[in-house]
Amino acid sequence: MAALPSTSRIDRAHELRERILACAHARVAEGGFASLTMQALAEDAGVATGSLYRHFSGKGELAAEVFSNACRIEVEALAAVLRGPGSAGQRLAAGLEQFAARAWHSRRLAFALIAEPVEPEVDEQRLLFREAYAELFVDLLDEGVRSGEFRVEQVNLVAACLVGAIAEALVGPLSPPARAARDAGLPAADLATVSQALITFCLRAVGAPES
Amino acid sequence: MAALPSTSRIDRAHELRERILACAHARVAEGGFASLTMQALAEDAGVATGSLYRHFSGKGELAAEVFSNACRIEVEALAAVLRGPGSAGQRLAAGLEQFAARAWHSRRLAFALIAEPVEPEVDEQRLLFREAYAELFVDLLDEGVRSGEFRVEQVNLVAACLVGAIAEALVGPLSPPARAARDAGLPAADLATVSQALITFCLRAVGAPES
DNA sequence: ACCCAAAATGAATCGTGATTCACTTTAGTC
DNA sequence: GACTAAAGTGAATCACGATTCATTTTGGGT
Repeated sequence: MAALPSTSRIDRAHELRERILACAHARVAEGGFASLTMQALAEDAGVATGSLYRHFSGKGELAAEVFSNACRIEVEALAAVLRGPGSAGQRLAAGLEQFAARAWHSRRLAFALIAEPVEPEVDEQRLLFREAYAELFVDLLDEGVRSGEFRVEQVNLVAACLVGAIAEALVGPLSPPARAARDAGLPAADLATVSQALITFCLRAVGAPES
Repeated sequence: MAALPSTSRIDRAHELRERILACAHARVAEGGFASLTMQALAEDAGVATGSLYRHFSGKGELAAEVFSNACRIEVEALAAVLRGPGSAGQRLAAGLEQFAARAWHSRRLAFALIAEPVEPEVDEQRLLFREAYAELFVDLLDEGVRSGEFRVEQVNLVAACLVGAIAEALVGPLSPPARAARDAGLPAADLATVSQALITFCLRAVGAPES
């Protein structure tokens, strides 16, 4: 009897590929893309460095895939809220709140996705995903403008500003966590405070009527 | 007769050091820090690679000096406007306008200073200067709040948001110039448009009364 | 003119990490 | 049980740029 036809050659190849990706993701979430070396990754996954190249054409492809998988999840999460029910203003606030919460929860990963220096191949992905984020904001802004909630002229530019403000506030060098890390032991704002301030900032910036 | 006592050994050493820094600055303004290799720089300056090490302890020190020289100029220019005459709102608008104009004028350099991946030693400098920028905004925001012009709770955080928004709008991957570069041949906003939109965005974000 | 210390030189070396490839092991197939 | 193609291995190699240092050149002082 064929004991385990479940795991054919091809199945197991796919399985291993997934495991490698999972290890890579864990590594990035832990120490950023800087810590993602082929040597270390091979060790994590329990394979030889050469084996990695049987599943990925090179480090660039591997890193890009890790990046885009992680990002897709974030973009979809944000899209779900921004395209959900409620007024444009409510949705913007809800989206920001969720985004902030997720980024806060795993700052290292957020930093890796948003700001960490990476190889060109990954940077290209980053561009795509920043655009995906901006796209979401553009759609929301358009809606808000049509409904009279927002007053924005240059939708694209304002979307870029929003992304920039959010990124800097949450993971940039000026963000509360980063400051706290440096000035060791000062009153670092907590998530709720940052989240609220960010929402106020963004709502005002798009010309939404004061609550 | 001592023909040229003007250039003593020490004078010329200093002169060469300056020349190297000038070459390095030019190189960064042209192709970013990525193009600043010791080999290329030595060639530019017309000296041997080894000679560079007579004037700088290593690449880190050299790059950090290039960086902070360039940044100091920018911070001082901004400070002059933000601390100048006028209401807080007027000064913020004027500062943004000047900042945008300067960044627009030499985008490659602006990108290098604000966002380009660099060696740790330079990144440290960047941190200092981003803080210097934020500091300027913090002071202005404080003033504006005292005078009743602005309504801001978390001054530090809002300052970070401003820096982030400005950076992304002007030199980030979502900035109009960056977009134009990719979508090759689409209607890229011009400086005046971007500048105006940025000013509106920021003034609203800090709760300044509408013009 | 000669001397010597400082300055300059640039080929050789080092460090880091990705990538290769000749060889070994594994697991379906007959 | 043999056969073979795929999968795995990991030491050797490559790429890239910073850094070193033994040697040469320079120029001010005597």
